[in-house]
Amino acid sequence: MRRIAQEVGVQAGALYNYTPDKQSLLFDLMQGHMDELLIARDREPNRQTPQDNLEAFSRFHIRFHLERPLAVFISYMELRNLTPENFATIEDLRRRYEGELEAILCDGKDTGVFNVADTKITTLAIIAMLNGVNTWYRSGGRLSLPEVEAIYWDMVRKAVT
Amino acid sequence: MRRIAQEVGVQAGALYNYTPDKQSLLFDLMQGHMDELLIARDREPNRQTPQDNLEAFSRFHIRFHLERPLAVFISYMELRNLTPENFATIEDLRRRYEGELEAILCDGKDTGVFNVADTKITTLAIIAMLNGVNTWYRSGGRLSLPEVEAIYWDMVRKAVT
DNA sequence: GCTTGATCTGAACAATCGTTCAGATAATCT
DNA sequence: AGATTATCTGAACGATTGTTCAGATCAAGC
Repeated sequence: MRRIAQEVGVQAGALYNYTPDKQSLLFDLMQGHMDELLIARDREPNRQTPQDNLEAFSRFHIRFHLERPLAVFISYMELRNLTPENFATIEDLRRRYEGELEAILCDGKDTGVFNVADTKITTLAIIAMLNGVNTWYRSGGRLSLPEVEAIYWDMVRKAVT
Repeated sequence: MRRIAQEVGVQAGALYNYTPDKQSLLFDLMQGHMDELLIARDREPNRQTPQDNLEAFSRFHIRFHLERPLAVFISYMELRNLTPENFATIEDLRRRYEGELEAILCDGKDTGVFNVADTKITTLAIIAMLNGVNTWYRSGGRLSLPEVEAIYWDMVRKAVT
């Protein structure tokens, strides 16, 4: 709390005009992040084919997460410091997001354009793979954002075909 | 330290007969984990084709990491609590492991059996995907270890073909 | 039986933590 | 101008942290 206060240019006590306690502050940050994610995802238009939807999802996921590396970092590293109730709430939001991807996979599987053994596991595998970008990508590095998107989409596409 | 001592059944001070300080204890745990990983990987025999090597790597990675979920958890979550020098040492070991996978991908790319746009990124993508297993797998769950291995290997195989 | 060495206890230390609160300060409204 | 409200300071609190250390305990070697 003192470090946050210093960053803001204020004494630690002043923070308690804005948050009842540290746990709420962390939870609000994480819930806000997940809300933004789901809202931004909702704004993505629905495409014609499962392939197009999967491509849109992959590119959206990479772009969204690369735009807010700090929020992503906190949301994954501080999960264990949430109270059980708060943890359950965040997990619920996360599962809702994963459901969006799984719906696309199910759609493609039913239509026969995707070949996935298990939609639940493929969902988690794809998201884990896409999340990996945040660990190494640096803007101004060897690859541009569109190039990264293209490479990952290519791997995702082949993995489900 | 007091919590570790309690788990061991000893007072906190007694731990300092075995480690100079907390940082060394964490570092030794993580270095031990990475050493085990590299040694176990070294014991894996070299196969005939890049495909076989990639399959062996994928299955080995899943099996090794699922066997020690706690060590894996610590090694990924506590990275930020290492001193810069210790962090650099662990990162070096991690890169050495990633190099093993990249060598397989390069081999397959040169031979023309793999189709990967960027071996470095494909390496990180595959490892990120495989690491994901640790977040959801529970022994005695819906899928057995061989089934999980098969599903992930199938996705890896297709992603590089 | 006595010594040596390793191990552990229990208390203490300084630092840091989240949080509270009385009072100062400044902005807003009447 | 005076009152009200929101905001911040600075100090303090109790709890917890990593670490140290004098002394107790105990097994091994002579």
